[in-house]
Amino acid sequence: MSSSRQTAETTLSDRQQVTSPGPKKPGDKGLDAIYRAVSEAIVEHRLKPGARLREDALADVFGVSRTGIRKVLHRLALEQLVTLTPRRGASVTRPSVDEAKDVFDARLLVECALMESVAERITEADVQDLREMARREQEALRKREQRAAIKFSASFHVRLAELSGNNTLAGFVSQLCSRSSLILAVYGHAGHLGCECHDHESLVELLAAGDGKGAASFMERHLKSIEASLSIFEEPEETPDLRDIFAVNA
Amino acid sequence: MSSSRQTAETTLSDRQQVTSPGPKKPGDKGLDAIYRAVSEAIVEHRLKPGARLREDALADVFGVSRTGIRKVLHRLALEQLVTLTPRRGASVTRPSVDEAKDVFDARLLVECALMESVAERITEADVQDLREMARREQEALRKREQRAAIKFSASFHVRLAELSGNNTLAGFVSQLCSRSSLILAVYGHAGHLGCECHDHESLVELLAAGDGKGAASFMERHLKSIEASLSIFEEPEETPDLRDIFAVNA
DNA sequence: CCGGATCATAACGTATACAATAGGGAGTCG
DNA sequence: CGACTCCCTATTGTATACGTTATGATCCGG
Repeated sequence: MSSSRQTAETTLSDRQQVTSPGPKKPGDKGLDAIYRAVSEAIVEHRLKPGARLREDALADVFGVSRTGIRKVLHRLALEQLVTLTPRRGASVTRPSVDEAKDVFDARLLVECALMESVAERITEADVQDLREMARREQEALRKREQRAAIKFSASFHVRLAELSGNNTLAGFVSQLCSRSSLILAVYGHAGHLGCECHDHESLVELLAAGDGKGAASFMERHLKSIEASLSIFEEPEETPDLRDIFAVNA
Repeated sequence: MSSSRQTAETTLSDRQQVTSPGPKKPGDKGLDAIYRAVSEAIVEHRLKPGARLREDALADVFGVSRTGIRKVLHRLALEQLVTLTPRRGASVTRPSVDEAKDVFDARLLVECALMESVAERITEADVQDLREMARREQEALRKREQRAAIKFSASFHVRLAELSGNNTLAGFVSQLCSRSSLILAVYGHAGHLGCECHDHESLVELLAAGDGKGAASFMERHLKSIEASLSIFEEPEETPDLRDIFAVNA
């Protein structure tokens, strides 16, 4: 019973520091910090899909009671990052093939359509900011720091969506990017990250030039190439769970 | 001070029956029923924007403790249906002008794009189902039962999105429709409901004929006409809150 | 008579305690 | 020797209790 659980525990206890472990309880701000910590850990693949998230363990790690942990867990469940099984507890969501397809279709639809608005509204400061984010992502990739690279990549896409001015759609994109990270964790190749080439840098230049249509088509190719790089074999009726169980840390 | 609050209390206690008040607690299924009840009440405008949702009152009404109510309230807050002020409690969200614009832009983008998929995948049974929903909406409108009409209208749009086969985007549309109901409650005219004409029925026939592009453009006109019917005066820097406070039940 | 400060109350935020349930292990029977 | 059953434990679901804080009223001073 220790093998599968150990994975989650080890990954979790690997970084058991909370932002403010002080005795003060200013409000529910601390809960939001815990939410960000867990969410980031999931996006960075430090918590892999299928990892169990026991309330007691999380409460102990973050120094709060189960009450706050439950709130965070339910919020993550609403965003489809964790799956809540009625009496079994929470675990990091393992996206199905259909879910993966839905998420990428949604990203294709929303993110491409947003490019035109972004191209119209983008400022020079935004361009500088995006260039910096793309640069840091490339630097992380060069250093083989895949965790940081994944986080920067997701942040880039979210930042881009925020520049559209539509906060509602930006929120959707944020969720979709987080779920995409889960999908990459399950169906992506080990050494092959999603955005390897200099796609993001090229995208920034297109937007800086005000070429909204060009950015949209580029984003379409970009997302499709990521989706195409996934190892999605249509085998829903076989025994996919067993394959994962026998190769837990693959 | 009592005028604005009284509205919420009265509307709430107007219907204090829960789906299953039995002594049995099978799981968190009861919580989901409470969530649906509150969500439906908000969508049907029985809980108007700005109405305060006190935890104790809700707990008393539904016969559960504050714990479950808190979960429901936080879930509704995640969907932007209620607003949680740190130490002030929960209240039905009063969408701002910018939020309204974002929501309708998002609907325009997503729902129109979904029409093509729907036209390809729709079956005869789906057509019959949609026709029935549109018919019931028209019947409710004819009887001047605006609450039921609003609910049926939102259900129609959600059902349509579900037929696209993309559950992720369908979930987004569901959220957007709920928020649209809030927007209509704030910025819509009293007697003028959103989908008055036989737009939905026409839409069904276009989809039944497999005309995805036609349905998309029709949906575009449909949503734009709803948005155009709103009384959105661009006065963000004025004192919009005061105007609403002085005309609570307008 | 008006403005400000203090205090009381009411509501939320958090923690703790109790109860229910599902899963696993050991024991036993066929 | 294998499979089934029963019990035990671990973990979540729910409720209650306590602390904190913001709001509103009252009282005092100017």
